[in-house]
Amino acid sequence: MRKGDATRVRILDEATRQVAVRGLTAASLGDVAEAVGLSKSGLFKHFESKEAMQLAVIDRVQERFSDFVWREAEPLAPGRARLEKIFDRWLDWSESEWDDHGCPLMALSVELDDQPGPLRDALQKGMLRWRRTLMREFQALTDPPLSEDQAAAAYFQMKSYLLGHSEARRLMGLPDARRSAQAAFHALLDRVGQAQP
Amino acid sequence: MRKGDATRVRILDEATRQVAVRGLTAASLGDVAEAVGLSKSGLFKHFESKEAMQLAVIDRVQERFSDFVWREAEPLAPGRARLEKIFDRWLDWSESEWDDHGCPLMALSVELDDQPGPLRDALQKGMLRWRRTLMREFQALTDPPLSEDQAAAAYFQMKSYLLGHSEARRLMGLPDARRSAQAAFHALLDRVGQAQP
DNA sequence: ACAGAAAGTGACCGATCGTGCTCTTTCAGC
DNA sequence: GCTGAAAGAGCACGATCGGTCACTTTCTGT
Repeated sequence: MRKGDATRVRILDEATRQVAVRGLTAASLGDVAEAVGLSKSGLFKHFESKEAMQLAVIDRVQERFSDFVWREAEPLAPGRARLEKIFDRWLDWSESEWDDHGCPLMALSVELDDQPGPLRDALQKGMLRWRRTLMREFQALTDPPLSEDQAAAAYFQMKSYLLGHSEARRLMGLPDARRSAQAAFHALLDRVGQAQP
Repeated sequence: MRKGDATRVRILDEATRQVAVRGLTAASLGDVAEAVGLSKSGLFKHFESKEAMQLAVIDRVQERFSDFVWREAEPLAPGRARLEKIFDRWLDWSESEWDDHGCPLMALSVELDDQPGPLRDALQKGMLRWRRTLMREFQALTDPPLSEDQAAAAYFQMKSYLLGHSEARRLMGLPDARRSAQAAFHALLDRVGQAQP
């Protein structure tokens, strides 16, 4: 039962990479199986259907995201330095963690935002959870803490800059996308910090 | 030769709507043909291949975007009011112009950003052109005009808020996404205006 | 070491895809 | 109104997809 788990993870990570490139639907079971050195039918011993695999991919990539971004920033004390660390790690994740194929979560977001169902629900749930975490992080930035609305507004801008970074770098091919995003985010932190001194 | 052109446009607009929902690759010729009341082979009298149709879709949707957003703001004098109009129309376009299926250009951006070729090039070209236009718009906001870098930074944030708006509204289901985007954009205009009084 | 479960293979099915073919209908220019 | 081209229909093709089944190989717990 242990070898199966290792194979399962290999499948999921390879599937995630293909999802980042071609999309969740276009990533075919045959291609994923071949890439991990498996037959297509061998794949079905780990997932009873394609949708089951897609669901597992969504869970797995969110878990990896959390490991990559949050676990790195967690030891820092709440505050500006921790938020900067999170933002930087998020940029790293988006730029280089998936063989320069971009953040799979953003690809999933756009692909699933129009298709109700368990896949969309799973992704939305994780994203809302992550949003709550970051809102609390923003609230810990000032004394007295930011209101719910202020924290939501700060998160909205932070997430926007990350989406903008991805678009500017990947589609538009702008070389200073990362700098633009960092500059915008630092200015946001300044604004938030000044609002309640 | 005139009836053919009308059919061609009907095909493209229907194809665009399906692209916004399912994606460029997943939008099948058969479904598009059926929705327009055509046979699949009848479609091939207008486009020699699927890729040719996809290319035409990309051109057409950018043309429609320009009509919807720019033509409406053009009569206004360059300045803050015009930029606000552009932003509002862009939000309208993203929210309701495609039967609540979101902005097709954003779907295209994420789907094509990892697939080099003529489709990506066509999209990128239009997007870069639109970026130049908006950068000039920002520069006309102050006296003396903003530098190239400042205008690029302002455009980056504007585009980011629009991406953020789409994500917040469509995937996350946040009801006040539009308000968040507008608030962030107005604050951006304030900042730009204050920088050089 | 052995038995049973887990992991993996290969052949195959039905559906759907893009596309080419032949044929018919419809339209536009003289 | 006639004629040729444009517009469209119907069919069939090869490829690819997700999925099933019977079978073999490999591993794991006792």
